Amino acid sequence: MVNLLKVYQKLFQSFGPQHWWPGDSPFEIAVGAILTQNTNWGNVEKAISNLKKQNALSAMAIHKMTVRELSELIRPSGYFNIKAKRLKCFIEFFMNDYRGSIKRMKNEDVHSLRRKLLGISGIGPETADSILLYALKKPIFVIDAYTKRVLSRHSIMEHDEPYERFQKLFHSSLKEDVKLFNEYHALFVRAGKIYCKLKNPLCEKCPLGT
DNA sequence: TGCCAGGCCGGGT
DNA sequence: ACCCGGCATGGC
Repeated sequence: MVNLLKVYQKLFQSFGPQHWWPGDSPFEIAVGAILTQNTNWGNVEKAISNLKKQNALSAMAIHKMTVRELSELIRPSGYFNIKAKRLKCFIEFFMNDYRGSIKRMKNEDVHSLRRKLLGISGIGPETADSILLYALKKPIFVIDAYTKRVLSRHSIMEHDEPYERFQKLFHSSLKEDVKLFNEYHALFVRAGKIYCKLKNPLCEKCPLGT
């Protein structure tokens, strides 16, 4: 059985702090979490920049926009039609249940909130957990394609195991720590990008070794 | 130039 | 409960 804390320490020694999530406010982070689904972050930045230019990076502004208007602004992020709908669904929930207040949403019980987020069309486990960890500072570990890639390449877990099993791996062996979960996931992304380029991670460039 | 990027939904088995 | 096609832009 691998020691996941030691894996973290190796990654941190190799790459240092990653300063995640790039975003100025909890609301911006939540929007970014939806826009970045299966999409390069650079494209998401262009979309967010468009929203800012139109002074539209707020729950109320997006609430008042039509799906068509919103989709044009977020076009660079790809899948813009479907993401516009997803964003509107999230905003509607955010307005209805918390009157557009991050503080009120943050005040809700974490697991109850997670279930509610998963009930929104367009928000799956990774997006929900990204919002909980990075926007709301809740100790929830985020699993993504990079995390699965790194762990499976090292035979720590099979790639096709379900999301919840990957997540449980971390929750059951690490102390619930927002800072740790934040940095750890960001480091997986950093490492995972290198693995992709190399195809074979089992070389001296891999911080985790063979 | 084709491949890939910080997923998720809905319909079909 | 799983499987799969669809969704789309921009960078290399």
